[in-house]
Amino acid sequence: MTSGTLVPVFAALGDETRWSILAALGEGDASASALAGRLPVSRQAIAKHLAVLQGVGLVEPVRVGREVRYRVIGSQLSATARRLEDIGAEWDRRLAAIKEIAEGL
Amino acid sequence: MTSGTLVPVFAALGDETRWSILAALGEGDASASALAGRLPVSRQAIAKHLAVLQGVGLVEPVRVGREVRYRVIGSQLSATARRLEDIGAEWDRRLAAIKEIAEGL
DNA sequence: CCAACCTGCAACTGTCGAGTTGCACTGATC
DNA sequence: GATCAGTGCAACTCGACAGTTGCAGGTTGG
Repeated sequence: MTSGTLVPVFAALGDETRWSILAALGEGDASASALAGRLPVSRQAIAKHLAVLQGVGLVEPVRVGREVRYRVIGSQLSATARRLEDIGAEWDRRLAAIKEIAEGL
Repeated sequence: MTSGTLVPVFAALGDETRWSILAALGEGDASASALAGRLPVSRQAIAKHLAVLQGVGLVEPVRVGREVRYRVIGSQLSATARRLEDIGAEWDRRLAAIKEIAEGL
């Protein structure tokens, strides 16, 4: 899903800090404040990144008492990978066809 | 290849205009000037985008007489997709493990 | 040789996004 | 109920990047 919006996902993944956040979340759900303790950026910066990640469906908020923990959605990553693979395959196919035409077949 | 630099590839793919360029190149190799005729941006803007795409190995320059045509490298796209898929799978695996721990197994 | 075309470099503008600080609000704890 | 930790909102700075225009350098064709 999030089908019409592939590019924003890549834009979200095109930032080192967000990968750091994803990596940190990979070791277990965590709140923005908790992440701020581990990463060299402020809590608000992380909150913004989490909003972006949530916007493209890579992350999901979970309320636990008064804090909001975030969880990585691995399936979204896999889905994006699959779609990218499809595009790559389509490209190879089309380029092969063009090459044949160019060679006069 | 281009192994240590996954993030810049995503950053490059996080731009609509660059996808337009890639799509246009998908119909056959073309020069920056030729692309400028098809897309609603100036030739220099396209030249910069092509430089970015070349920098991350998604595109390859080919000199034809006095012009420089660019060609899409589909394999780079596929390779990126595969690495993303690996990461997604790794994530799913780790998250499953964490879930088991959290459930007291 | 001259003209036309394509490329490349440089300077400039404008916008978007990353990051910061400060403050107000809410919920849990004693 | 007062306090404290956590979140959320808003304004601000700053740097990177998309896009533009202008001009210089090369290469091909007449």
